[in-house]
Amino acid sequence: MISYWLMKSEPSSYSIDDLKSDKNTYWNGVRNFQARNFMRDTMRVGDQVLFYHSSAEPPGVAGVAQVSRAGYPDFTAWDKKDSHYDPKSKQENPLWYMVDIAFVEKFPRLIPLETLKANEKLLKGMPVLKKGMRLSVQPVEKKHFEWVRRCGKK
DNA sequence: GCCAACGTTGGC
DNA sequence: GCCAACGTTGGC
Repeated sequence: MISYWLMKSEPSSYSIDDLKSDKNTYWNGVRNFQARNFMRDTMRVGDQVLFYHSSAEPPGVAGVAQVSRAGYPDFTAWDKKDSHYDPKSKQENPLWYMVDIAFVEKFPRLIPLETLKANEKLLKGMPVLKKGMRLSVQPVEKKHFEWVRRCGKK
């Protein structure tokens, strides 16, 4: 059973184009328990991901990725020199987890957040539309994922 | 275990 | 760059 997700990234640090050229990447640096739990416990290889550009002009969904490795410890939390270093995470008892994601497609045109909002009725309950929603890894309903993907192909 | 203070996120 | 919303921290 495939699940669907939305993952946020600031394109100034990592964009859909970066993923396209890398083909695959590890999603390190998530330091939020809810997002960690999704990555550690729920995400499976093959799950489909909406790649969302946040703090961008405009913000919106830039393309699709898929999970290529299920949750495993975020080793950047152990690296003192890494900006995501967290002394509370131990090798023998990791605090933070990540997944790997692989590039699937970049939409011909980014779907702005504004467009998602304009279709609020169709996308009812989609987390990214909720005011104050800051979660960087969010579950998305299949029908919402498919609507966004169809919209992106147009 | 409450909650004020603080830091971060992210749209605008 | 502002600031609302929210998660986390730490004093009590």
